[in-house]
Amino acid sequence: MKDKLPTIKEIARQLNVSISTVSRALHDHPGIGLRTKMRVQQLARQLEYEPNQTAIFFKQRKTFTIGVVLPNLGEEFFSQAINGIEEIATQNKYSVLIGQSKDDVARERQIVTTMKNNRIDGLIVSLSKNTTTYDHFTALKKFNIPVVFFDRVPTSPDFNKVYSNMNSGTREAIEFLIDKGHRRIGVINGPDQMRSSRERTETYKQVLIARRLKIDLRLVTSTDLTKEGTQRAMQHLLSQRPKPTAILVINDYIALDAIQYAKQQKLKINKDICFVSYANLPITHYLETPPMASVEQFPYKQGAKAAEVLMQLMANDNKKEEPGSFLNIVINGQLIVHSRR
Amino acid sequence: MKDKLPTIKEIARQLNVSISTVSRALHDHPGIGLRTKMRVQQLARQLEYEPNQTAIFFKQRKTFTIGVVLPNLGEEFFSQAINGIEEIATQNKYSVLIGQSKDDVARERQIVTTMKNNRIDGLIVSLSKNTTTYDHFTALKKFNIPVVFFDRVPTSPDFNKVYSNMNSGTREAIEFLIDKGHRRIGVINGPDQMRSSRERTETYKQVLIARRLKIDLRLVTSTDLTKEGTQRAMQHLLSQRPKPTAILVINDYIALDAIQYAKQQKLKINKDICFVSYANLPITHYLETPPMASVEQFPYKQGAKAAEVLMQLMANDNKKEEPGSFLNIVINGQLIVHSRR
DNA sequence: CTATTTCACGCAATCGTTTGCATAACGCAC
DNA sequence: GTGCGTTATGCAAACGATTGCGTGAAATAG
Repeated sequence: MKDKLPTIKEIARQLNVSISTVSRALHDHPGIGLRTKMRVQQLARQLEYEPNQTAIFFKQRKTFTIGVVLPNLGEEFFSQAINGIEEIATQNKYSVLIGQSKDDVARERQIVTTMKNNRIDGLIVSLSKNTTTYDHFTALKKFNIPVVFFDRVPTSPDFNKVYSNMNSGTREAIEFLIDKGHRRIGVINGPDQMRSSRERTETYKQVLIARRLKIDLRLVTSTDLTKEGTQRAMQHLLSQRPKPTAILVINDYIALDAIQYAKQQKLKINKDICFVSYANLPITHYLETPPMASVEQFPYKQGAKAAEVLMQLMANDNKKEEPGSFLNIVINGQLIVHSRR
Repeated sequence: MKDKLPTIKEIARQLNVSISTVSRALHDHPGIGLRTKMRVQQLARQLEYEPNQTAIFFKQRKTFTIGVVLPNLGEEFFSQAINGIEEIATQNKYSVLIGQSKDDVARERQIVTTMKNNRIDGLIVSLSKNTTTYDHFTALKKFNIPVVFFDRVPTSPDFNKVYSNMNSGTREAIEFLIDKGHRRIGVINGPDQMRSSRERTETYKQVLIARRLKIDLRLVTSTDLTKEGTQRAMQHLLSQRPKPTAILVINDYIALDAIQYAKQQKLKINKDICFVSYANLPITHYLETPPMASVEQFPYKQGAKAAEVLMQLMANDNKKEEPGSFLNIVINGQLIVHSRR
């Protein structure tokens, strides 16, 4: 019922040997006699001795802990990602410290500082929506704390990144629709500042050009991600003549709003109008009228991959990494078709 | 470009004062002259000195870190819970270390041990499905590391717990159905060992007795939570005569499977048969045929509350807590009606 | 001018563990 | 009995910060 965990010192006292002997005995050091080794190990078991990691961390300047900073655990994408991160970290005997930025830059900075002071060995980050400066991360690099970004990554090339390339998925999606006979394909993007929105538009144009279809930019619109914004976007698209027969939507949630609106307008889903979106949420299996297909972004895999990369970087900490060599890992999105009709 | 963070010692060296003076100056200790204090603080800022928490933790035997062990971050319920936990922890300047047991007891024990060795100040746990012994947790109590369980809590009364009481929600749900005119109400429980299953059955009986309705225990069945198990459960219920007109289902996901099955049997949802379930997933808003109502369990709130309780317990660590006094906090589930038809 | 208080700072121990180096005890050969 | 190589163990420093106690110098009182 004592409130102190047993220490190496306590074992030493009880056996009347020195601290260093105990330490070595527990590490199976060759220079320790068999008898002593046995006695130490037995008493250690008996006292349920466990080394005090905080002391070891402190001494070794290594905590076997990685930090993860992401916007919001409440979002399926991020909780799946951290699921993957935790899995890999555990396999490598690392612990995981988490922080949510809640898309607030000040909070993000605060978390990073705290984690730095806690001497994490490495950091995985998905940026807050509003982060535009990266000095709080470059500060870490100076102290050999490697950083890997995933999903929401900085634009600058001077960082390690893992992210999904939606281009191939977008390409697949549009070609899928064209192959189904669609000629007027609408797009609902997210806010303009999102890189993914610009890329989507770009790929859209490329594919249409490659397939020698007419590009009508009135069919490319955006939503602020609110339900109302999505309704306005749909209203805009459906007022075009001729109407689009298919719409590519930024993600499944927004697609559901869009589908709801279309239904209210008495359109038959997958007949009058088709939807393809991104994320591939598990719930789509339960929907009567799911998007026809969606582009899976593999959040678990992205998280796991980011963690693997970080493990590598941490292992290489001794070798001076050549400056200017940053990993850039792209996970291709993949079109998952839900409904062939 | 040096790879060592500045230390108090470095500041002392540069200013030619002692380490203790620097420490005190940084803490605004009264015994330090104004001049010295200013010089120290200025140099500290200039070097971007930040205290090495691992050293402080080690010395103070306090890490300002709490551990969270739960089955699976991939599940919405748990990711929302940890969202709440992280929020409260951050407010109190605590960091959060997470571990997923993946419903594996051995893994759970391993995580708890690691966290203990990392000298967490407190622990929040939602038990793995198969945990039946609690010695890995009682071990923590001996060392004054308080533990709070949430949602999946031990049966023993000797622990602090936060969990949702589904009884009132269940009562509301059944009364809601009775008020709608239903007289034959089925139940699909989870596996028998789940406490919630037994409680649900109990409340079911109580309400029916109170309302003077006949109890037919053939209408109470269970699923192993697989889709097939749920189909068997539905098959069983629908083969009863007279058929139930409403079914209470253990959670929304299972309800969706059940609804799918009912549709396949050409039953009209909310007409031939109604469903009420638990969890209140956001997706139900998008379903054409959602459960008629579901009992919200407030995972964010449960997590936040568990964290608050833990903070209190950690603050009380000095005062000997009277043995045998354990907190038992119940968060009442609440019926959310989706469809009034 | 001396005695006493106050001020400003330094010394050293401490937390638990690791690890290079020193050293005692022993055996063995000569 | 002396010398030397093993073998088994201990000593002490180090990691970074905190803190009780001691002390020199300056300031004040007498």
